[in-house]
Amino acid sequence: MESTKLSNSAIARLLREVSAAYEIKGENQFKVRAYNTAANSIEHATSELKDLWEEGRLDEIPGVGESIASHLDEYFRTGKVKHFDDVKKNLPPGMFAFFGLEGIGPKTAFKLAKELKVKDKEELLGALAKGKVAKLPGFGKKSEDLIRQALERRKVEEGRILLPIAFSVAEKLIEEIKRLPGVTRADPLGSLRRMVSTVGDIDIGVATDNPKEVVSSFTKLPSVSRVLGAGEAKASVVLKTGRQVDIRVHNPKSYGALLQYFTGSKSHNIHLRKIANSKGLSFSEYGVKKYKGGKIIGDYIPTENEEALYKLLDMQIVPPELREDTGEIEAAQKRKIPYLVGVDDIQGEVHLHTTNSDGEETAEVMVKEAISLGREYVGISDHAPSAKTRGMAGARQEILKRKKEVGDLRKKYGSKIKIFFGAEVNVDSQAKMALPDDLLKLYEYTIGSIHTAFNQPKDVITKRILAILENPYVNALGHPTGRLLGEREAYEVDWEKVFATAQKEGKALEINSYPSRLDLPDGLVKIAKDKNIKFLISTDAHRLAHYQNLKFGVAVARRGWCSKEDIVNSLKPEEFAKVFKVRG
DNA sequence: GCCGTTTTCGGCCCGACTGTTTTCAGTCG
Repeated sequence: MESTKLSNSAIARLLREVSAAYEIKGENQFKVRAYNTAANSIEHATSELKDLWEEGRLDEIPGVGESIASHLDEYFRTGKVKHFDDVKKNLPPGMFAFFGLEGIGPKTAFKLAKELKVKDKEELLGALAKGKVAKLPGFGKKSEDLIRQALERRKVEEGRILLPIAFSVAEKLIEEIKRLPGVTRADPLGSLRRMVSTVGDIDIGVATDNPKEVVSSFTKLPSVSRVLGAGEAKASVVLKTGRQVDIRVHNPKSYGALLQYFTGSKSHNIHLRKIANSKGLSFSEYGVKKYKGGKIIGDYIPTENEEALYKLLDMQIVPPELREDTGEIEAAQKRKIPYLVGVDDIQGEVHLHTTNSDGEETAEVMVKEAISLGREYVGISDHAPSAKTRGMAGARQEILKRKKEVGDLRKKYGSKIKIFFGAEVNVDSQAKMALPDDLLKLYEYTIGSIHTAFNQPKDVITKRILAILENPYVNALGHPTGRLLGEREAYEVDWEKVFATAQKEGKALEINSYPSRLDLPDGLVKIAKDKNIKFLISTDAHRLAHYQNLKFGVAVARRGWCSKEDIVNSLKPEEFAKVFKVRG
């Protein structure tokens, strides 16, 4: 069975299909919902479901109970689930080809597949072209267009947007929105505000007493190319860059409710609403009302900001990055939300490249930029020269040359910034470090990384990572999962072993801030943090602009519940050198 | 089908928008 069928998103999809099948068959709506809840929960889980299954921990996923767990067990053992096949048996198979596209839910997918007898997207496009869809009862010209668009959009725009891209699009647009007359606040919403590594949609919340005027002037902004829809409460537009953006508009008195609601996550909100109900309150995106005997009564209780809203529930405000219903609500009730690390806590960084390897700037330019950014220390960590291509003597010579260069920079800039001399060192496919120990120890520190042979089996990759962590001259593990968002899956690793070894050896794990990496991912950060492992937040900068990515690495740490105590480079230079075991 | 500070039964978040209707169904977030 290929591994793609076993990914969390593939399993989530499977459960959604079962949910859809149940819905068509008129099954109990709560059962329909239960399958959807389980699917959402699995999609957002921080561990691979297959790993949890191997460890007998499927029931730790909220929404997965005895029944679904036993179905999943069958799926992992045999590659299919007889009960699921039975449920889907009498339904037109074509419906699952369209189901889940934007605007096409279970009922629509079923009607299209059954009435038009189409089996795949191509046949549906054909039926659309012949005007067959518009003639179906309950369908018209508009729905025909929507379905065609949904089919075509999926073709061009597969997948999600990298966080830093969504962030910059939203940042610029929010500036424009804030300048519109009548706007008192504007904020990112959804996965963007929670700083999830990839973002589905760019949503922005806007506070104003004049929703109509604001929506109207928003749709006329110069950066807007097309208006998809606009009402009193929201508007959807396509920007000239091709990005879709939705805004949600609301009055300032209950803006906190809107902000909270659309920041999500969905599971965080559902949990919060249950607590609200138990306290005689009812939440919606429009505000908070009293709730008694199943009835909502009275006027909205003012919630201008989120603090007010969480206070009504007798809990601490939860930072957006933690709102995933993974324990933050219970922590907030006990006033135990940690003080999360911030960008300003980062004192220096030691994963940087220069023209000595694949960077675009000289070490001097990189150092000067770090000074102007207020960093207290930097470490130059070019890819180590290869002993294979240069020979031992050649590699040694190159290392010493670079070392002297750093020494010269110290003389020049040492009063303004502390400079460390390091390297990023590969481990080869045979789990051997690219340089022997007597060359590694010429560096003051090294970061060990995997840069080749990503497709090896789990036990081999794990062995290579352990070789990195167990080497006395390696100080940190670089971009631990090797994932490239939207390009390459993470390699398979036995994290239990890796974390145990990192802990035993006192080695830091990198949180790489590079937009397509964001690696270690937040879910694994949280697990490692609970084992008292320290992290090194790096930009892995190859050019000056990359220094700006630091905030995204910090966001990953925040989503992993890290305080500044968990981040080794939040320490002052001397303390950092001690804890990171920099060799003098 | 899931779940538990109303715990093994009896509940399960809530409202807008769209397109099609003429009072609502489906979908989305």
